Amino acid sequence: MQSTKQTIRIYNSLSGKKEEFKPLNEEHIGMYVCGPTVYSNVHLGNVRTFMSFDMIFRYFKHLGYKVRYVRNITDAGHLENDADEGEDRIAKKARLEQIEPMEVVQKYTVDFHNILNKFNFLPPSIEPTATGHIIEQIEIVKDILDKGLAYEINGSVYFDVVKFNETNNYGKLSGRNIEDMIANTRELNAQSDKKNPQDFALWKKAEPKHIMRWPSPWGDGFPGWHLECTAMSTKYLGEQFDIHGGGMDLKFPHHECEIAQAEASYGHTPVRYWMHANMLTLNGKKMAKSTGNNILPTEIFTGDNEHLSKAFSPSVARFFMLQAHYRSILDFSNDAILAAEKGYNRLMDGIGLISFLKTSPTSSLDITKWKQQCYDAMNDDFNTPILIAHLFEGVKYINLIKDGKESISEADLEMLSTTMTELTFDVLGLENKSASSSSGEDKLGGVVDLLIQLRAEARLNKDFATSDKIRNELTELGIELKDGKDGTTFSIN
RNA sequence: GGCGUCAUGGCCGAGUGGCUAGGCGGAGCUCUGCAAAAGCUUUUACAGCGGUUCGAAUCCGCUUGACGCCUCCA
Repeated sequence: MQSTKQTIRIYNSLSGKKEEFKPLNEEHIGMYVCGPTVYSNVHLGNVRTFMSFDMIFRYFKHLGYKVRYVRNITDAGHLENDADEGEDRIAKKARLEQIEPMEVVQKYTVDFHNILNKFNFLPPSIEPTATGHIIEQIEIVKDILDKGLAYEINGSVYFDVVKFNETNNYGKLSGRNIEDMIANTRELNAQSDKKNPQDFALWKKAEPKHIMRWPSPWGDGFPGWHLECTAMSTKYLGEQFDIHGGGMDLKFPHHECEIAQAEASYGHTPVRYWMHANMLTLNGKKMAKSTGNNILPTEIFTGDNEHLSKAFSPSVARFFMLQAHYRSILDFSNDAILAAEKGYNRLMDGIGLISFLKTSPTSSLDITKWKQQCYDAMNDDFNTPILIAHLFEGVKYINLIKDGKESISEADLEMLSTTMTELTFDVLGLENKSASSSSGEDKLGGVVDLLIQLRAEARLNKDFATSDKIRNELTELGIELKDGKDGTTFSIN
C-alpha cells in the first residue's frame, strides 16, 4: 500500500473541469456506479466502463482509502422508450426465451459476474438490485409528490420537470436548458399521460399482462428507470456522496434525472464529482446491443469473431483498454489489440526479470523520481496511458541494469520492484497469465521440453540438420522456439 | 434540427503555449552455427484556412470531417 499523501485531480462532468479531489470524510470515499441492465450478455463496451471504475476503485484502495463502492444491478424491467409504449426489455427477453423474467435476470447476472471475474475485477462493496429496493423507491415517489414536484395520472407518477426547473436547474449536467428542449421536442404521442414531454416516470402503472409488478399507493406498477439509483445510492452512501460514475451515454437523461430526483427530495445536490467513462467503438461506431455492432468478451477469449484473427487473454484485453484514457473514445480493432498484446508481453517479461537483477552500492538511475512520475500520472485524472508509458520506462531500466549498462542500489531495486508490481497488478489489475495451467498444456510442455533437449544435444554435436528440422517442424505446428542466453523457451501461437 | 466531443507520425494512443510520451511496425546494432526470439539505439506528427503571441500542434475564429446525446443503452 502506498502511504504517501497524493493529491488527486478528477475531471468533474458537472463543472467540465479537473478539480482537486477532496472526499467528504477524510479517510472514506463513497462511490456509486450505474451497473448493467441484465437482459442480455455484457459486451466489451460495457466491460470498458466498469473496468475504468474498477481501476479507480483499485487506485483509491491502493492509496489507503476506505472505499465503499456501490454498483447496482438493474433487474427491474424498464420500457424500451420513455413514451408510454414499448415493451419491458426483460419481459421481452423472457417471452422470447420462454422463461420467467427473474430467470432472465438470474442468467445474465451470473454471466456478468463470470465475465468480470475473468477480467480480474474486484467485487464492489455492495451490489444492490433494483427489485430489492422497491419500498425505498416508493418512499421517494411519495416524498416528491408531497413536495409538489410530481403528479399522478392513471396509476402512474411523473416528475414535473418544468415545475422543478422553476426553482432548480434541470440540465446542468448535460449542458441543456429546458427552453431548448421544449423547442426541439417532437410531438408527444396522443396517448401519453405526461403533462410535458420532458417529464419522466417515477412510477409506471403495470398493464394486466405485465409480470414484474409491485403494489403501491397508486396501484400495481413498477418503478421508473432513474429512481433505483437515487434510492440505492442514498441508502448506502447517504444523501450526498463523493463520486458517481457511469457510461457517457447515461449522462442524459439518466443522470440528469437522478440529480433532479435527489434535489427534489432532499433539497440539495447528491453528488460531488460526476465521472463519465467514454465509449468503446467498433468500426468507429459505438458498440450497442441493439444494432449488433459489438464484440462479446467470450469472443475475445476464443477468437471466434469475424473481427478477430486470434484469441486474446482477458489480461491483454484489459491492457488494451487501459492504454487509452477512460474519457477518450477507444476504437477496437484486431491490429490495435495485436499491438497491445506484444506490449503486454514485454511488460510482463520485464517484471519477470526484476528478481534476477544484481545490486550495486549506488544507483545510476533516479528511481524515486520515476516512481513519483508514475503516481503523478494516476493523480492526474487516472491517466493510465501515461502510467503505462512510465512502466515501460521501468522495463527499459530493468533491461539496462540486467545488461550492466546501468546500476541500482538495493533500496532502489526494492522501490522499483514494489512500484512496478503494485501498479501493474494491484492498480491496473493485470495478471501474468504466461504460466499455463491446464494439464493438457503441461503435457505438451513436457513434450516440447524434450524436443528442446534433443535439439540442444544436436546443436552441441554440430548436427544442425537435425536441430533445424526440430525447430522448423515445431514452427509448422505453431510452436515457436526462442533461444536465449540461459537456454531455450517456447511459445504456442 | 438542437447540444456536445474529437481531429496527432505507417498503425494504436498520451500530452502540452517554447524542452523525449509510450506501445506496435520500420531501420541499425548486440547476441547467435544460421535464423527467430530478446535487448539496446533510432525514425517521423499534430485536419485545412485565418487570427492572438517573441513563439502555437497547444489559445481564439471559420471551414471540412467523424463521433456521441437529444428514444433503451456502459
